[in-house]
Order: sequence, then C-alpha cells, then structure tokens
Amino acid sequence: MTAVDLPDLRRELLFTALRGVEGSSSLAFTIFQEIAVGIVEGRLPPGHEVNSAELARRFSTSRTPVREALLLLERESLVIVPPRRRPYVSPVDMTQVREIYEIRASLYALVSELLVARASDAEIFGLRRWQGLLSADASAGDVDAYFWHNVGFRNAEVGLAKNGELQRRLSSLGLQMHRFRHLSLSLPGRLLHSVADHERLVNAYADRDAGLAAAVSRSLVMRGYRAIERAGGV
Amino acid sequence: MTAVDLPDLRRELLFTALRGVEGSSSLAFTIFQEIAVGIVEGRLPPGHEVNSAELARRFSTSRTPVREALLLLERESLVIVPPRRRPYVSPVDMTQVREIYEIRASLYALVSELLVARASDAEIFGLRRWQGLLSADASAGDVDAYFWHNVGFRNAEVGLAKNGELQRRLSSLGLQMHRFRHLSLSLPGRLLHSVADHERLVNAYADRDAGLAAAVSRSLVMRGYRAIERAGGV
DNA sequence: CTCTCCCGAAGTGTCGACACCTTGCGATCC
DNA sequence: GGATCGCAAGGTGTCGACACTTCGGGAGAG
Repeated sequence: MTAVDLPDLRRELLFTALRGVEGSSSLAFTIFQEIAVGIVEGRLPPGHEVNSAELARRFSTSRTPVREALLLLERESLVIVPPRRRPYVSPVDMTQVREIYEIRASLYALVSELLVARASDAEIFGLRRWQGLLSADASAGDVDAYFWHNVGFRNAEVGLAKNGELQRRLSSLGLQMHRFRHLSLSLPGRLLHSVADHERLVNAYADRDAGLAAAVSRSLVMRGYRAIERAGGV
Repeated sequence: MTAVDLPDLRRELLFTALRGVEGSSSLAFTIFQEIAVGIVEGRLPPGHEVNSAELARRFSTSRTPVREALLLLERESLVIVPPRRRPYVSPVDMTQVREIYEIRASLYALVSELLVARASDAEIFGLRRWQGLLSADASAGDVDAYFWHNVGFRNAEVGLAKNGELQRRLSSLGLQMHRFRHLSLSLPGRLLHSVADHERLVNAYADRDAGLAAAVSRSLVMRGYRAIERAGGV
C-alpha cells in the first residue's frame, strides 16, 4: 500500500532541500510549512497580514515558535517582517519575477554543466523515466500532473549535479516560483514546446555535451518566463 | 570629518544587502552581526559551540533575541542548529568551498551579462575607479587593501546588474566566502593575474561584449578557487 | 582496569507576562 | 463638515520561568 497521498508528495517535493535547515524547533518548522504552503498556493494573498499573535491563537501555541516560523518565512522571501510593524505576505511584482527567473536560468544552466561532468550514464538514463511521464502528461493535456512531474524532473537533475549548496538555493527559489506557477502554464502550446526541450536536454546529457545542455536548460527556464510575460504578468 | 573608521566600512561592505532582511528586531540583528563577524574572521573557529544561554549572558539579554540571531546565522550557513542540541559554528570543508565557488562563478557571469545590458556608459566608466585602486594595491603588494577594494568592485558590479534578488543572494555567498578569503590571496603571483582579468573585464563592459564579460567574470572567480586548491585546501 | 549505569549540571524549546509602540476611531476644535 | 488630537485596542520585542533533554563524570559491577 502506498499510503502517501498526493498533497504529501507535493509538499515533499517543495520542501526537500529545506528540511535540513529547519531552524531548531520542529514546531516552528511545522508552522512555517503550513503558512508557506498557504502562501505559495495563493490562499494567503500578497499583502495579507500574518501577525504572530493571531497565528499563535490559531495554532494554539505561544508566540515564540510562531515568531521563529515568521523568520523562516522571511528567509524564503515569502513574508516581510518590518520592525515593530505587523508582518505581511510579501507582494509579487513583475520585476521580482524577472529577477528570480534570471537567477534560475543561470543556476539551472550550472546544474546541467555539473550534471554532464558528474552523473553516471545510468543516472542520466534515469532521467528518461521523468521525461516519459512529462510527454505522457503533455499528450493528455494534464497541466497539473505535468507541473509536478516537471518539479520531480528538476529535483532529479539538481541531485545529479552533486552540489548541496546549489540544491538548497534552488529549492528556495523553487518555493518562491511556485507562487506564480499557474501563470506560466496557462498558454496552450507551451507544454509541447517544453517537452521538446526536455528531449533535447536529456539527449545533450547522454552525449555529454555540457555547452548544449546548459544552453537548453537556460532557454527552458526563460521560456517559462516569457510565457508569464505574454500572459500579461502578475 | 569622515568619522567612519575602516572596520565599520568593511562591515558595511559585508552586510549591505543583508540589512533589509534583518529579522524584525534590531537587537537580534546586532547580535547576528557580532557573531557573524567573529565567524568569518576566524575568531570563532568551525565547531566552536555557540549556545544561546552563554551568548545571552555575554550580551546581557534574554535568550529570545539570541535565538533569533542564531536563526539568522543558520540562514547564512554560518552556524548549525541541530534540534535539541547545542548550536555550533559550521565546519568548512573543501567540498563546500568548491560548491560555493561554482555557484559564485555562475552568478557573477550572470551579473556581467546583465550589467552589459543595463548599465549606462557613465556607470561602466565608474568601475574604472575601482580598477585603478586595485592595480595600485597590486603594485604596492598590499594584499589586504586589494581584498577590500575587490569587494567594493564586485558590489559595484552587482549594483549595476540591477537585480535585487541576485544582490541579496550574492551578498549571502560573499559572507560565506569571507571565511576562507585568506587562503585565496596567499599566492604571490595571483594579484597581478587578477588585475589583468579586471582590466579585460571592464574593457568587455565598455565594448558591450556580454559573452566575453561573462566568460572573464567566471574565470576570475574560478581562478580564486584554484588558488585555494593549490594552497592545499582548508 | 574497564564497562555500565545513574545522576546532576546546563542547555533547549516553549510559555505567559510586561512595557512600549503603532494604529484606527471617535471626540474635539475650527 | 473637515481636519486634528488623544485614547484605547491590540500588536511587537523582550524577559524570566519551567519542563524536558542531552552530556559528562563518578559510583559501582564485573
């Protein structure tokens, strides 16, 4: 029995690399996760107030662990904690989206380079499995499944790059990016383009062509950005 | 009267982009800075215990702000806070150094690309001032001055890339990297190589050659890494 | 002499309390 | 009626206290 339900799996995918950094207390981390999911899934909209007193009441704890959770959220740029003022969900503007995509494009290009240098043939072959899932989802037009399998594919790539610091940083960016994911998937033709890119990417890995892999990786990310732009921004 | 003394200026250079993220309380941020400087300057060696109780006594505060400071330190990967155990200064091994340099090389390449696209001619010209300081320091053999002017040069570059997220992330990496800076400057010939690279870099900026600038930037960072490697690692 | 177990010292995570600050609303003044 | 001031409500930052956990050393068994 695979008793793990889908939401759990998804949360796992989002928080994997952040787990180790879990700021001592587990209560704080639980609260952190709870609020983080609320924010990235849009239930807590930008600007929404998240004050420690109310949260403490809601989670039936004292304000101490809540404050620590808020610090963790601030670290992920999901919440802004102005001194002596009430914390609120950080706004997302198009500038920030662009900035994040620029960084992600660069870092995923790095992932591809490192992967070519360090992954075994067997490991690279393992990526084909994800690729298969992706093209199946695209054919079926299942945007949601596609998204999550894409996250899985990327996590697998990052793992094969064998750079723990990079993994942590990309995970942090991924959480941020999750906030506007719905925007980047809206356009109909996009999935098929994306599938073709993944194909080219894995082929480049198999050929050990670092330069090509990096270029494809970068363009794959930037394609996502342009999709958002074309959709009219945030 | 420019009443700011050098240590203050240096601290300023290190923490600039982290200021905004200062986890609500100012007391916590002060403690954070104090300990961070101790760590990056080597006074608090890797493995050294930094428990909240003792720090609270030393700073004559309660443990609450100290705990928050420790969370900030953990965010910068300067301290490890295991659950229910005493926090300690994070160790630095050669693997981590390599990982960080790989990321930095990528991100500085990005900085160079963005700078070419976004900085004005006047702004690029401003970089020559730093370059002048650098070559003067190199001729004088003043390794320490060279290091700090180099930090200044890089901060200026990052500013011109006009990507706030990137700035914050590089600032965080810079703090980390400061821990092993002494290693990368030990070799005698290095400064002159470095000066030549800076020259090529600024010229590439002036020529608006994004590809070349990115390549030089990347190799500049990796040269630093190879210097550490050659010096025998950590 | 070594290994084990137990205990106490000291740390951690969490709590409720307190002073101070911010903010919005209503009374006050023109 | 509209602007200004002041006050109460409810937040924030910090504190000291408490139960629980970890760790190290010393008593005791083999």
